[in-house]
Amino acid sequence: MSLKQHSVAIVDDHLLLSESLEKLINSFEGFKVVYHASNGKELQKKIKAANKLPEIILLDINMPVMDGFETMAWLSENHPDINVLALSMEDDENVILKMLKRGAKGYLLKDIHPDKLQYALNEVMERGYYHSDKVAETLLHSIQPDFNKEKINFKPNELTFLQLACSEMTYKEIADVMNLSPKTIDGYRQDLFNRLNVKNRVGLVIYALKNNIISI
Amino acid sequence: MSLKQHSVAIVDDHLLLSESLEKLINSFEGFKVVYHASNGKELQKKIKAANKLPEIILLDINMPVMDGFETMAWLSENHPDINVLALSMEDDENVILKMLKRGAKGYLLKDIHPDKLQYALNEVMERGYYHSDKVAETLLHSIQPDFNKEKINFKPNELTFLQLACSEMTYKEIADVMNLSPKTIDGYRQDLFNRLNVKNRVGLVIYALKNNIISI
DNA sequence: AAGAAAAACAGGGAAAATCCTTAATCCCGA
DNA sequence: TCGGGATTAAGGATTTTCCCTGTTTTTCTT
Repeated sequence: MSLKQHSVAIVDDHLLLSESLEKLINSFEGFKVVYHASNGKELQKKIKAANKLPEIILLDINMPVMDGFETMAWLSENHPDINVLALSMEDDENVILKMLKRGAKGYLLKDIHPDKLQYALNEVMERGYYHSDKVAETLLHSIQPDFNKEKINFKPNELTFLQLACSEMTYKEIADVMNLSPKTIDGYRQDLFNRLNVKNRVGLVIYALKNNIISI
Repeated sequence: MSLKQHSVAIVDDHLLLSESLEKLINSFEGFKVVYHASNGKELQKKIKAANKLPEIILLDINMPVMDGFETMAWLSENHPDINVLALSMEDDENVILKMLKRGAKGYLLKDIHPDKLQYALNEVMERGYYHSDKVAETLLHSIQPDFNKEKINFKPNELTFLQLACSEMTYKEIADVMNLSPKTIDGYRQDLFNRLNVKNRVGLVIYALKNNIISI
């Protein structure tokens, strides 16, 4: 019987890892490495030269010339259907998020057990993504505000104003809604600009978002 | 031998479920239901009355008086150390995200297998969170832009302008940075207001965030 | 190279936002 | 009841934003 072979490309500048990964993956049932590249630029060339796209790309992050972030962004823009698994030495949450935001379907640490790699490859083909525990945790952190950090204490009216200022209402409209004089609203505004150290309303919006006072 | 018993509170307005959940949880090794509430308000009262906080709360979402979202927000604000597992009939991604953003440590569907519940309780005590596959997927979706959806096509300059407009710069400053006349910038601005159907700069920022043109 | 289309620029004016200073008004505790 | 802090608000000046319309310049097409 002949199983469908999923094509895999490896993008990594470490030849040793790259070669051994190929052997390993070829030993997995259902997967076949079709080509390598040592950085993003080279991958672009190979993709353009080949007439078939790989189904999966294992993408290293730290590479010369064109690194994993750039490469990931390019792939999302031009070949969003390829399932990319990011491959890295470090488990830095920001790095993980950066890759996922650019469209990576999963994130693998280079020191994982071979079985985990096989599992990840299968998962990404079946479900479209692979989540290690570390990735799951990172994602949760990324959306959960830090409830223990002390927040600036807003007076109720001030808070209401801040929230309304993050809409497309004019200050006059806000004053109407809050049943206050436009001049009072102007007072809140000045106060907040000073306290939050922002220059204009855009600054307010950004602040409110960063501090989970509003969410979109 | 006496294992440490983790205290669990159940907040649900369906008596039948609530009661049977208690029996189930008490049958798990290491967990003990300490009290019930049929909505958030009642929970608040019980928490204030009791001298000990539960370690875990199973929190229903659809409840009268004070629903799960409000309750979750209150808990995060006042008792951030309690591990809350949200409990719901529906697996709507927005609902899941809403609860997680408010600080829930996990999300359970009401029709899960009892073993899963036990697993979730253990996970939340050991790791601080519990991730079902659905939750993991939801989280990934929440940070990954949809690369397949067609985006409004921005001209390079227009895109640059949009990004800069999301900072605290004035239009004049943006014009300087982009080496264009303020009047040209004003043209971009008008154009975008019309095309994106927004009323002011706050609208631009919100749009840019929603469409992953900028991220904070 | 002429015409069409796109991009850059401009004038003028109304509305809104921004900035600064000062002042009633209310509420609470000594 | 007095004083002080917080809240609300005023006047007034300046800048920025917003909107409509039209012109020049550049770029592309054929």
